[in-house]
Amino acid sequence: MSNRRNSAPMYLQLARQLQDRIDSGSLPPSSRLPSEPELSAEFGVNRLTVRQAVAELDRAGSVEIRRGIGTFVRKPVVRAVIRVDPDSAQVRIGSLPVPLAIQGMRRAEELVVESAIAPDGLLDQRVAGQLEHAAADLSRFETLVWLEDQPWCVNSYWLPTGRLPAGFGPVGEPIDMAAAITEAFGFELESDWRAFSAVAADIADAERLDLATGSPLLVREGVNCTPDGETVMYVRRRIKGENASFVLDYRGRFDPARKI
Amino acid sequence: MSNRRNSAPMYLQLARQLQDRIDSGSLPPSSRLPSEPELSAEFGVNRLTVRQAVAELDRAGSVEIRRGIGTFVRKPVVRAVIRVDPDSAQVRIGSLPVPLAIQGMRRAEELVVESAIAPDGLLDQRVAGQLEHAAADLSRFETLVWLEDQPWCVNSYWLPTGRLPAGFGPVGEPIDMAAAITEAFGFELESDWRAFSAVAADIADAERLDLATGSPLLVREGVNCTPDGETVMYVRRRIKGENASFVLDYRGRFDPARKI
DNA sequence: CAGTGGTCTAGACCACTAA
DNA sequence: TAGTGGTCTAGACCACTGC
Repeated sequence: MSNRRNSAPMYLQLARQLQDRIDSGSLPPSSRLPSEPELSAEFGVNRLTVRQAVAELDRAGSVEIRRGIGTFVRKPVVRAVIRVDPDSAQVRIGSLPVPLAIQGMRRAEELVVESAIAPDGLLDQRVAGQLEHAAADLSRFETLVWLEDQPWCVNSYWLPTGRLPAGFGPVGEPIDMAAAITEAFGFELESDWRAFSAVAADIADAERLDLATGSPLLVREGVNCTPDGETVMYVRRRIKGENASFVLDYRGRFDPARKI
Repeated sequence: MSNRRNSAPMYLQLARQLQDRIDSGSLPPSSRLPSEPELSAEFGVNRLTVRQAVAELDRAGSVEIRRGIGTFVRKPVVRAVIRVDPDSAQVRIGSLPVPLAIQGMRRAEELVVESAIAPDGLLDQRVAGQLEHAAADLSRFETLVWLEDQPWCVNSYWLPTGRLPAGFGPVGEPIDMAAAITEAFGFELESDWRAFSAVAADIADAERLDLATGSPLLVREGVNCTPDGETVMYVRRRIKGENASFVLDYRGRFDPARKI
């Protein structure tokens, strides 16, 4: 270990050294890293410095820390692939048995965890602008989608309260949001636009998804409209980042089995 | 501050309390948080515990830490919006003056930072499978795109060495990759498929993009092919997560000015 | 220069897991 | 129970910033 003084901090040097061992295969997937006291002795640094290094690898997704057991090299992630028809964007992630069944996923469930009839947050105000409604006329529903007994994504839906039946989206109960919305309107909503971005999990989302604060989330947000073109719904999904890919398949040749 | 014993750790309680102050406007955007020693005194905890709390807010993107100055509440992020034509996916981010100029961005530059004629990494092997080439026949180019004097995204391109002119993509020099590739092939490549996902920045990417390890990156990867349908290029872009959105605009009504 | 955040140490106690 | 990682303290020195 280089001796400080005008060089990178020790915890970073240590992190890079461990990452090298992983990349070179000297620490293969699923293998256990030396324990913190062992690394501390091996490199002659304090245990807290070791922890800082390991935390880097953890945040980079290189290792998985299991309390009381040890720290292990992560196996390559298997992603669920969600196809999007480039023309109509007809795909549902909330209530998604179809596209996910293809990937061998089962037992999807969407659960309403929160609802607000007249939401008044900062985000609510901006959504109201998008939908050309007063925020007071909107309802917001927060749902949590479980897949294979793991929390999978958090969704926020904004809809005009007046167009929903009383008691829509009871908190604490499972729901098929896509079906419930179609039923409420009497027809299927269409895509106006969709946007993809990546954000860091805030403290609240991290807790719901059982992730560390700051973990990467894939955000898919967008507006839906009626066949007449009236914009009536804003959706914002936050999906565990490394667990999902959205695929635009222009030639019908994308092969998930060969996916990287 | 709750007294430990069967409750959330103190640093998390502190983090949530500070986040509440931010959400409620009691700590408005651009305002400075109390210094670490001040918070340490106010809450009666060690400075390291304060640091752990502030690190949570940092990872969540709520605050920005400026060394030697203080910690400040972040202003809402302004994202560059990149439109994607749902039919052809004709958009270029590497050499992108057009779509980004719309958003008031200027001075984009793509710089080759690394190239390998016969790459032999794990990722290279898997790309080779996608392109139906032996890895030994491929070249990989790593580029860094600068926007407004900030590193913006890291790109990896895999191309068959045999179809490139000698000296293609000299390291350390700026390049217009899209134009250079079109010139090398003699025609424009088409999109086979595109996938969007979010990952945590690894140590290397984080360094190039001047980010913390684990920061969310938006990944856009995909295969390009010749007009005949021969798959010839694999591209993997990693873009600073919160600085970009990809938009699929199905009705031509997306208004970036009203973007959330 | 004083004040800020960044790194590091030594030592302590805790909660969790496996045997 | 022994070993793992998680939290916390007290104190030190450093690098960076603005005045």
